[in-house]
Amino acid sequence: MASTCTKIMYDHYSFEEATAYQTELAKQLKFQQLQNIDTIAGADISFNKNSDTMYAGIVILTYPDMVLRSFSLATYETSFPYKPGFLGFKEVPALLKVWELIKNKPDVVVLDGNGILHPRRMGVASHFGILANQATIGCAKSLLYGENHVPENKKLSTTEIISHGETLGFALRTKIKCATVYVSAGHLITADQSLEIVKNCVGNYRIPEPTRMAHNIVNDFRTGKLKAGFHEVSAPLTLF
DNA sequence: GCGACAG
DNA sequence: ATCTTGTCGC
Repeated sequence: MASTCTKIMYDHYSFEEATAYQTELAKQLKFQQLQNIDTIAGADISFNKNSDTMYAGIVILTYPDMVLRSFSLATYETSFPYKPGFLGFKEVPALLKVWELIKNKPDVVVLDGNGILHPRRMGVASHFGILANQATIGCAKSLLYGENHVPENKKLSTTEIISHGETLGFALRTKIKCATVYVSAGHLITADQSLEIVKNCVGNYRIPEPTRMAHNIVNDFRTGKLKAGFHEVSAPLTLF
């Protein structure tokens, strides 16, 4: 059958309702070892200033080779505002729409934002993971929550991000002399495995390949260089 | 009350 | 996130 997913509408949720919803979703989180990872995806959103049109994209790469194999693009309308702690309400609906276009789902998805490294353990990666019933990892570019610790200035060095004595994620130095990224489990994966996987996705840039490529394609999509739909990448394209 | 605050 | 030129460092 086609989509069985009722189009979720968060636009009219108050932050109070959104908070209660996150707390409920968090009860469904599950952390387990993920086996046989052959494909990994990167998901991201782009939009024009003062516009409700979201440009969503998901790229699928081979793992751990990081070869782009396919990507899907779709737009989605939402008026939900950005507010720290509630990113999922703005981005997840759009991401679920592009997700449905993918024929062969990837083994794990890396999202641009946090997983359980969040005040209610419900960052955008965990939120998407629960609704899509998909293994996810959060990889944020700045810290939202937790005690920050700075890893030494060596590639792939890490520190734990702790909150009330509990390790919720890691700061990861993906590139020397560059700001760290923050990795945390989203859903259906463990914290340690999330870190290991993201480390394996680091190329010559600060942002790990999955989300870096996703960011590039959604921007090309927004600026009209790419069209909506599911795209297979035939030739070992080296673009991006 | 004050400061912090993913994208 | 987006808007933007030059500029400092490796």
